[in-house]
Order: sequence, then structure tokens, then C-alpha cells
Amino acid sequence: MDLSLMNKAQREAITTTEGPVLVMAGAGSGKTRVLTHRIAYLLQEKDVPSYNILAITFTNKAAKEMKERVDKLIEEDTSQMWISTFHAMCVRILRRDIDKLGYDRSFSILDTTDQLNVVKDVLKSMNLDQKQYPPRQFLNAISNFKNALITEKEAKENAYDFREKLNADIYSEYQEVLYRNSALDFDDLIMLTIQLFEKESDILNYYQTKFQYIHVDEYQDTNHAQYKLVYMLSQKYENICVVGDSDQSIYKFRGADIMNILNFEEDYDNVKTILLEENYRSHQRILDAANNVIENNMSRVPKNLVTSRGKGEKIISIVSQNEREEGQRIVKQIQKLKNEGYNFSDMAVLYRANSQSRAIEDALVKSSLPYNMVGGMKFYQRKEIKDLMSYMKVVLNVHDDIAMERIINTPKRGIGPKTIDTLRNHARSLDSSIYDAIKDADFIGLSKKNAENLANLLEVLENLKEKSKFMTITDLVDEILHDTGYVDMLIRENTLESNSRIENLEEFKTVTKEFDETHEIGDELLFDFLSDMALVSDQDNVDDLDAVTLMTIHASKGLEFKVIFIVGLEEGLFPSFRSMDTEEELEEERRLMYVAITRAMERLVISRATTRTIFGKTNSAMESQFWSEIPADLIEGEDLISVYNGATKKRKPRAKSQVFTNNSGVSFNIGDKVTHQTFGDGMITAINGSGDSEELDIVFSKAGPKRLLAKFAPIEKKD
DNA sequence: CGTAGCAGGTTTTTT
DNA sequence: ACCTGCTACG
Repeated sequence: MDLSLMNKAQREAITTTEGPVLVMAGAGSGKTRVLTHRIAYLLQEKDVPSYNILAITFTNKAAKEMKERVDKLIEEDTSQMWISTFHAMCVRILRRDIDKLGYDRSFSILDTTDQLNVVKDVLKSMNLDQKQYPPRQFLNAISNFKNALITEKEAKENAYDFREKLNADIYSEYQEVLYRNSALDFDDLIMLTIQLFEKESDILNYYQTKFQYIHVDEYQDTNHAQYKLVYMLSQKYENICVVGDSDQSIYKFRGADIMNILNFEEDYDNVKTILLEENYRSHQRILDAANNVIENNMSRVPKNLVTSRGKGEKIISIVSQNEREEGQRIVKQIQKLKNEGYNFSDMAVLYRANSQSRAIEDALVKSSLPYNMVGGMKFYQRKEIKDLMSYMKVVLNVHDDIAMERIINTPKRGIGPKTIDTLRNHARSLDSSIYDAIKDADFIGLSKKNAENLANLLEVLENLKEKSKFMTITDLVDEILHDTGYVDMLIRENTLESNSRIENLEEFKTVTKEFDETHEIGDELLFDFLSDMALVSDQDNVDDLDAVTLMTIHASKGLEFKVIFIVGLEEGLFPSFRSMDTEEELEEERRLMYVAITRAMERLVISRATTRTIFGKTNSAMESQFWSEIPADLIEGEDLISVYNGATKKRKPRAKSQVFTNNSGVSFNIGDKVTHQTFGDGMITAINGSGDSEELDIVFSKAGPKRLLAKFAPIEKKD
């Protein structure tokens, strides 16, 4: 294998296959290349069977890519190698043996919405007011318990005040509901795998023996449970290689513990530590910006990335008056860079919060530029998709009451809350599920009509369950939509909304078709499909089309683009006002900024607005401290007027508010060029209000954006 | 049981 | 500004 193109540190990381290895890999230092070559090296040079290799990545997409890249490097068989995310790996392990923990092997996986509904139900059953006790907080507490591997019993024992006791009680109730439903949340996947290993030492031993070489990517973002899992698996051979960058740790809110990577050298014996400090991705100016920003973090191991790539262009800065204008000017800049030869797919717009995407999207749509958005209101969270998947979940696991309650009256079958309550109570008395309770519908005091409807539903579901074993997922989807009357319901509604729902269901079938192409019909099919769906990450949906990518900075982790736009660089938005209380949280925000900057290879654009509307209220916004941490000589401001010339020309005047007549009877329009006594030349970009309080927004080429009282503005029209 | 209309909270990030 | 959940009425 040819390692001559690698630097010394990379080569060392690739060839040190025995014993614990810690690779501290700076942004863009080629860590994915190191990991793929290391795996290829094991297979080819060390003759390690692929069966003995495990590699854990952060997203399914990264896993898929890594496997493809290994396959390209060598001829050896890679089919038995496990490259997957923590969660997908645990699903695979639990699928085999979770019955030993009392769960059904056809367990369901809950998404956040389902989890929230369970907490709400628990609160209801405990007679607690949701307003006084926000369900979200309990969900957080539960997640924290699980990430820290604290059982319900331990939580109760260690609860000292009222709130802790309540958290523990709700945790325990919540867990019982999930157990009854054979349902697992994301955190359970990890925690229960560890519990399984602790309970059944022969199962642990099996995997310890199997996984002789273990790799973990993005190790800085592992939580305690994931840390423990890796630790357990690696105890037999201790051939463990973890890769990460403490400066890119951005998932603390989700339980990630930066100490996992910082303590690695203490946790394992004879650790070989390798530093990758040469950056192959970004031009010098971009790297300088990143280094200058991250240096402001006090609690970090100092390091400085160097690049062998050229100096590059200056960073472009854009200051707009509001988020609408920000969107327009980003679009303008995108078009400019497109003309310079960049593809749309070379460019990504990054923001702190999903809510910021709207203004950017609007601007892109208006200019008919292609874009694809990662995350946000996810496709899989739409009602019709969730309904369909709930049907599939019930077909697979009839005891999944969470899914059952979702579909029992969709389409309407006259089964209301009262009936569901009766069924639920009966299910509890049977110590079973609603599905079983429905079988007794005739004897538990329901109306004849109700019992009949329920019997019909049961028959439909039972038929579907039989059929499901002999058909593709796509066919099963068709059967479900038809047999349950779901499509008929939408067709009958015949509204804009219902039609779009039908389209979405059709769209869903492109996903199922893709799945069907790579999977065999059989008993495992539905389970595999549903767990795949539950574990897709946002990044997995990045298309390959020539389109601008829109996403949160979190979602951009591990990716790179020639051109990066970081928008909304305002105090309170980024850094988020929720993270400004403690130095620790602020430093995590700064790492986020560091991640954002280092995604860029060639061009970086930073953008902010001086006012921003949140909850329908417009507030003025100060420049983000991270912006000022970038040395000014690296930045070049966009000439505002030249940007405006193109941007406003196309805009059609809307209504009378667009026109303003001054005291001397001259009327002004948006887009008019004007001369101001003191500010010089500029252009009117907005006219707000009316009468004496009417204000003009004017962007001046020298003085920048200003808001002036229309009545008194000493301006003249220019042509 | 079902729907329409209103009140209140909500935006930080996600496998 | 938007979404969810509650209430009152048909």
C-alpha cells in the first residue's frame, strides 16, 4: 500500500495498529483519510479479516463514505466489517439478544415527538400540570440519566430534593411505559446494550473477541455511555484507535463529555498519542481567522494549525439592515461567486438556529436558485409520514401502543379519547397492550359500533402483518395506504393540504424503493427498514445535485465546502443568549464558530444584520463577539451600493408605501438613487411607516446603512 | 365524537 | 409569526 503521499504523523497513525492510539486531529488535517487508510492497512498488510474490524462514525453518511473509500483502496473483502454509528451498531446487537432483557426483538424506536408524548401521558397519570412542569425538562433529565448510565433505582436512591425525586419518579414511569411497549429511545439503544453486556458475559465476550480492532471517529463528542461501551468492547485486545479534536466538541447539550478525549491517556495503558496539525483544506487567511477565534478559549490545549495551501482571498463581510436584506445579499454574493466559476454545490450557508433558514430560503426562491436544506422541519416528522410509519410499526410490533394510539382513529373510525381510555385501562389490567385489549372489545362496555370498528381495524392489521412477510416495503406501503382507507381519506378531503400530503406519501416511496433495491424480502425486512428510518441523520439527506446547501453549523460538522457563508453573526443569536451565562457555554459556542470557519476551503463570507425580527418583534442586534475576534486585516467589506444595484432592480414596486413624496413635491421610490447633504450618494432600500413618522432606509456607499425621518431627510434625487 | 376558533408558548444545537 | 393544545359548541 502506498503511504508516500502521507506526512509522518499520518503514516504513524495508520501503521500503529496494536495498542491504544489517540489521534488528535485538527480541522482539515485528513483524519478521514487516516482512518480509511488505517483500515485498508489492517486488511491488506496485516491480513486482518474484515470480520474483526469495527469503526464507529458520527453519521450514517460518514459510515457509508468510509466503507466506499476503503473499498476503493484495496481488493480485500470488506463485507464483514462493521462501519456504523453508535446507534446503528447497538440496534444490530440488540436485535439479536434484547429478549434477554425482556424486550421483544421486534422493538420499536421512538423519535423525540413520541418521547414527548410518553412524558405527557406520564404527567397526566400523575396529575401534574404541564404548564407548571414542562415535559421537555423531564425528557432532558431522563436523557441525562441514561447518558450517565444511571438506572431508575439509582436515580431514586440519589434524589434528595423534591425536584430530583420528581425527575426520578417520572424517569421510572417513563421507562415502564417504554418497556411495556417494547419501545426504545435513542439513549436506550446505548444504555441497554451496556446492560445486556453486563448481564450476559458470554455475549460481551463474543463481541470483544470479534472486534479485535476498534476505531472511533469524533471521539470528542462521545457521552459517558458511549465511552463505557467502547471501553467494554476494547478490554480484550485493547487495539483501539480514537480520533478527534477537542476544539470541535459541540455536543455538550446532548451529553457529550469532552473529558473522554482529554482523559484517554489515563483511561488506557501505553497510549500512543499522535498529533495531526497540518491542514490540507483551507487557505491561510481562513485558517488564521479560525486560529484567532479559538485562541480566545481559555480551557484548551494550545495548538496552531498550519496549512500548505496558499494565502487565499480575504474574508468577505456583509452587514445588512435586517434578515430579509441579509438573504438578498447572500444570494447576490452566491450569484457573483457562481459567475467566478464556483458551482452552487461548492457553497453552503451555515446558521446557528434552524429558524434563520427561512429568510435565506425566501431570497433563494425569489431568485430561483437551486438549494437543498438539511434538517429543519424534517420530512419524516410530517403528519402523514408519521402516520404511515406508525402503521408499519404496529404491523411489526403489535404491542407498540405509542404507534397504535396514533393510528387507532386515523382515518376517523369514531374511536375517541373515551374509548381509547377504556382500552388503555383494560390493557393495563391484562398487563398487556391495546392490541390485546381490542380483542376483548365486546366485553368491556364499549358500544356495539365501537367494538365493530375496532374488530375491523384488527382484521386489517392482522392481514397486513401476514402480507408483510412476503412483500417489498413499497408494496406494503401501498397496501397499508389502501387497506386502512388512509389515501381515500386524503382524496375525499381534496384540499391543497391533503393533496400535498398525498404527494409526500408518493415521495416517501422513492425512499422505500431505494431500500427495496438493496434488501431481500423476508421476516427481517420491516424491522430493518424501520430502524434505518429511525436512525437517519440530517446529514444523510444531503443531495448531490448542483445546489447551494443550507444547514445549521452542527449539521455541517465533518463536511467541507469551497465557499462557506456564516450568517446571523449577532450577539444573542450567535453566540446564543442562552449560552452567554457561563464561560464554559460561551467556549462551546466559540468552538461552534471554529467548526463553521474551518468548513471553508477557499472563500469565507461572514454576515450579520443590524436588526432582526424574532417572535414578530424587531430588535436591534450588536455585532457578534466572534466577528470581532477575526483580525480586521483579513476582512474586506462588500461595497453596499454595487450589491444593491442588481438586487433591487428586479423588484416590482408593491404598493403606495413604496412611494414617498417630500415637501417639495418630489416623489421617491424604493431603488431610487439619492444624494444626501452629509452622507453623500446612496440608495433607498425601504420606506416604513406613514405621515410624520415615515422613515427611509438608505444605504450610502460611504456612510453605510442609515434610517432617516423622511420628512426632514436632506436628500435629492439623482439620475 | 368531531371541529373550529382562540390562547399561550416558543427558537439552540440532534443521534 | 407560527404551532400546539384546550375549550366550547354542533
